[in-house]
Amino acid sequence: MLIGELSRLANISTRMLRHYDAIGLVSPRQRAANGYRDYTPEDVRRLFQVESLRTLGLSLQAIRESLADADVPPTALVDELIEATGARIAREQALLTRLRSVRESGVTSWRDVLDLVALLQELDSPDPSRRQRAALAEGPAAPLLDALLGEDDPNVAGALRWALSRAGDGVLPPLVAALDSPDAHARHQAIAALVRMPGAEPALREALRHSDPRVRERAALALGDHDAVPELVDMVARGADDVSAAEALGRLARTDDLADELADRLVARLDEGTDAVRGRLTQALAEIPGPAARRALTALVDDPDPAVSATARYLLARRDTV
Amino acid sequence: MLIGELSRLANISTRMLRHYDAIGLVSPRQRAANGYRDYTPEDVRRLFQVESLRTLGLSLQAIRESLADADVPPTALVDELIEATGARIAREQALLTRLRSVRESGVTSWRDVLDLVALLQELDSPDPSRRQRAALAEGPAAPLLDALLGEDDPNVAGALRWALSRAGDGVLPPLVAALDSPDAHARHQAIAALVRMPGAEPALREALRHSDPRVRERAALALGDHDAVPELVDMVARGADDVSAAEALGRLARTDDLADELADRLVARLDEGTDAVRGRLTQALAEIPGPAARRALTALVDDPDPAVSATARYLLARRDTV
DNA sequence: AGCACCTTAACGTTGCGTCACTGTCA
DNA sequence: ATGACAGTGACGCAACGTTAAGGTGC
Repeated sequence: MLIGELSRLANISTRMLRHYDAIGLVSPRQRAANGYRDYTPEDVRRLFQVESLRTLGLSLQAIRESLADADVPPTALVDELIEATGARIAREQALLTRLRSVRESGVTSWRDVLDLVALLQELDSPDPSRRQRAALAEGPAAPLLDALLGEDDPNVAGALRWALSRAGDGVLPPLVAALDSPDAHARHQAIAALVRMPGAEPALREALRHSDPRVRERAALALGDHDAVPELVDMVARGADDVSAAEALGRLARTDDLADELADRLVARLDEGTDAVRGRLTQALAEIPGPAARRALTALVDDPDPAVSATARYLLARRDTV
Repeated sequence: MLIGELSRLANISTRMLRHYDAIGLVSPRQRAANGYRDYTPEDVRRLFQVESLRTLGLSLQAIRESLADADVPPTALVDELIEATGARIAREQALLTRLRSVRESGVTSWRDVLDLVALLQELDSPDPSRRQRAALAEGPAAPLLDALLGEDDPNVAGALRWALSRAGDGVLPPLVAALDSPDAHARHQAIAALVRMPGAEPALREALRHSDPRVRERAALALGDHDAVPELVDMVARGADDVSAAEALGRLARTDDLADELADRLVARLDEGTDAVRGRLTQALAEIPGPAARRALTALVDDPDPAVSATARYLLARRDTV
């Protein structure tokens, strides 16, 4: 088979086929009398093997070595390629968020681009105090959000939240979108910022049904209204920020006149599990005024767990003195 | 400032500084008497501008042009860069999943790698019939899953699901993980495969609380048991596969003796919304035996919407004849 | 005299595209 | 003779690293 035919067959330029020959990667076994390269079926198979390995991102040199001695195992090289590819992707992702920041900032001159990039660099600085300063400088909101999602330092994150909260409600949609980030840390930073944003109430109500419990918890604590009740009760049972959840339920019971409903909901979880769960529910019942909670506490005095029983007794006594 | 000092200051190799000079990107304004490059503060600023733009992925040539005439707006170039970067990321992602397939298949020789890559190429083929054939050939499960998540052709997807379902329960964890994919199509392929997998019941029960309604729906229909009831009722109300959901509720009512509870749940949604919602709930009530559903249908005969009323009348009449 | 610094110039890298110039065959 | 092939050889690309051979200044 001549080089042109093979080129069309394999969709490789003749230039590359000659190159493969030159570097000894795929050399036709024979030459015709006129000096033309004559590829045998064997050579064609070899070429397709080479192309297969190229789809894995191997260099031509690595392919030659791999096909040369079959006893070098592919695992090490594959692991290396995976790592390198992952690193490249990470770099490209960072680049992409930068570029998007620039586009969304809507700058029109290269001067502005330079200023913005300088800001972005400060926000990416390894020095927290520089990041903090950059957060508090004025600028477009998009990079602030990106920076927040990856921020580890609590002080800097606080500054970024503050800056975002005064950036207007244009940041609400991307902030809500960040709740579904695959990165847990980003989700938690997003909800922490969202609870401080004006106008976020509908989004928080949505977030009550989020699959990430930490997101639900922050939303429930921030809302603190009737919609949040199921999650707040669940938090008490789970022991996730249960003290705050119990306080929120207590406030709700007093302000919205929901004491008996809330007490019933807490009581409904009592038969659920361990002593620890009943202990937390008992503490939460203490925050609820009204007869239903009192009855529940009275019943808990007979709880099999001595700690629960003692707590209930103490809380009842305190109730009577107040 | 001499070149070495600037190199340390800006963390750029002297080689690159000379290169910038050679291509006219950053040329020191002066030379010292001995011919040494002497960078002025102005030159240093220029250098930092260049480095800023490099962080956006601009080529040296593009930087030179951008800094040369300030009247070419950055938007077009930035958009171009965004697109190119996105394309590169997509390519790298595809490469990465390929590499991971190879690693997870645990092949030990380049021969096996070649066979596997050939299979992967078939699974990526633009020709559906080739993909179908590749799906039915035997091979490791991981690439089948990756192929399924991106598959558009329903026949090929069916073949892939069949192949996956006989691949053992090692595919369950990645399949469950795919339910949280940011790509909606991937999530739906994942749940469609999951409902056919042996041993997937716990995962399906989890999926009932998924944020994607289509995932919840498939899981609820596949489970068809008491846990699925809230979602099934919701599906009837929403009009999402409501006929199947109603049938599932009907089966459940007959087999698990839940007729009156299910009827009550459907009735509870009646005051919710539009005529269409009440119409679907009416149809669903027809699937439920027992007195509660009958009472509800009787009441619906007086529904303000004539279509709902007529349907209820018809269904009641049919009930009496059977 | 030694050492740190500077200069220009050139070659190698990777995976090709694109010339130029020449030869072969139906 | 024409036109479609084939051959070799070489340059260019982008962003550098490296090396060689030599000059400058303390």
